[in-house]
Amino acid sequence: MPESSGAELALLLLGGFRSMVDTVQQELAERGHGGVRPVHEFALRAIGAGADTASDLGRRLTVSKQAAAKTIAFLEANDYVRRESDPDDARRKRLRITPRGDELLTVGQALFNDVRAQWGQQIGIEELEMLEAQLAKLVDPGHPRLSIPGWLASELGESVS
Amino acid sequence: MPESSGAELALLLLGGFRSMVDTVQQELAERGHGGVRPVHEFALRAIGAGADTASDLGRRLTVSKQAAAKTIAFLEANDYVRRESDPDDARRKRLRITPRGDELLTVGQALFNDVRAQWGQQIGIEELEMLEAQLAKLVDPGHPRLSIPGWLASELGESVS
DNA sequence: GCAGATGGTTAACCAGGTTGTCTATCTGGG
DNA sequence: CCCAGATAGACAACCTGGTTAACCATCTGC
Repeated sequence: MPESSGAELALLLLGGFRSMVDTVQQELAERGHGGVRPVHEFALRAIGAGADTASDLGRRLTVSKQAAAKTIAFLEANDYVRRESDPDDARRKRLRITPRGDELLTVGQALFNDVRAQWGQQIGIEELEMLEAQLAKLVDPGHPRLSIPGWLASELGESVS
Repeated sequence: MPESSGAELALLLLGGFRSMVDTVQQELAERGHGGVRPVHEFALRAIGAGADTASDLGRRLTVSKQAAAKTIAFLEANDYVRRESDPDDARRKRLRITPRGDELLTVGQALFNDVRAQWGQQIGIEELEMLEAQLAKLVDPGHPRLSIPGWLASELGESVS
C-alpha cells in the first residue's frame, strides 16, 4: 500500500493542529502574552461562556476540579481572571475575566483566524471550507469522551462579548 | 461568524487526530497490546526506519535523548525492542525490533488504515484523498515534529491504569 | 595521545493531569 | 429546627512525559 496510510493521515492532522497552535502561541508571546498556552485560552473561553467557578470549569472541560483550579491559578497569577467571593454562597469564588483576559481572547481569536486565512490563501478558501466541512462530518459523530467538540465547540463559536 | 473560526479549525484537526488515535489504541489493547500509546508506536516506527540508538531516536523524534531513553525503556520492558551492545562501538546499545514489535507495527498500521477506510466510507474516498492532499500542502514537511507536547500527551494517555 | 564530541545513565525538576482527604458551607427532609 | 448529605474549594501525594544538568565511558581527528 502506497503513500496513503492511516498513520500518515493521523500525523497530518496532528501536524496541522500543532502548526496552528504553535504559530498562535508564538504571536501571542510577541504581544505580551508569553507563557499562555492553548489550554489557558480554551479555559478562559469556557469561563467567558459561563463557567464561573472552579468546579464548574472542571465540569465543562471534563477535567477534575483540582485540575481546573490549577489552570485558574495560572490565569489569576497572570491577571487574566479575578476570583471574588460570592455574596450568595460563601463557599464559592466567582470567576471574572479581567480586561487583560478579554484582550487575550480577542487577540487569540484574531490570531487563529489569521492562520486560517493564511491557509485559505495557500489552498483556496473554498477548498479550506470543504476541508472543514468534511472534518466536521468525521469528528462530530462524537467519540465517547471529550472528543473536544462536545465541550468546546459551542463556546468557541461565540465571542466572549 | 462562529461558523469558520480558526480556533474551531484547530479543534477539528485535534479532534480528528484524537479520534483516530483513540480508536487504534483501544483496538490495540484488545489485541494484546494494552498500554501502548501512539508515541510508542511512532517511536517503534522510527526505530524500524533506522534509528538504532537512543540518541538517534531522540533526534528523529526531536526529543531529548533522555526522553527517548524513557520511551525505549517502555518498549524494552514490553518486549517490543531489544538492546544489544554494538561490537563496533562500546558506547552504543543497538536497538532491534523484536518479533512482537514487528507484530505491533503491522497491527497498528492495519488499524490506522482501517480507521482511514472507515472515514473514506463516511465522506467518500476521493474527498478523503483530497483532504489529505490539502493537509499535506499546509503542513510544513520540513517541520514534521512527531513530538507531542506535554499538555497534549496527557490527553493521549490512558486513564485506565 | 589527547581534546573534544558522542552515547548512555542518573537525578532533579516542571507541567498538567489524577485520586484521596479535609474543611466550610449550603440545602432539604424529618 | 436540625442534622445528613451534597457541594466548593484547598492541599497533598502521585503519575506521566517531557526538560536540563552533570557525569562517565568511549570513540575520533588533529
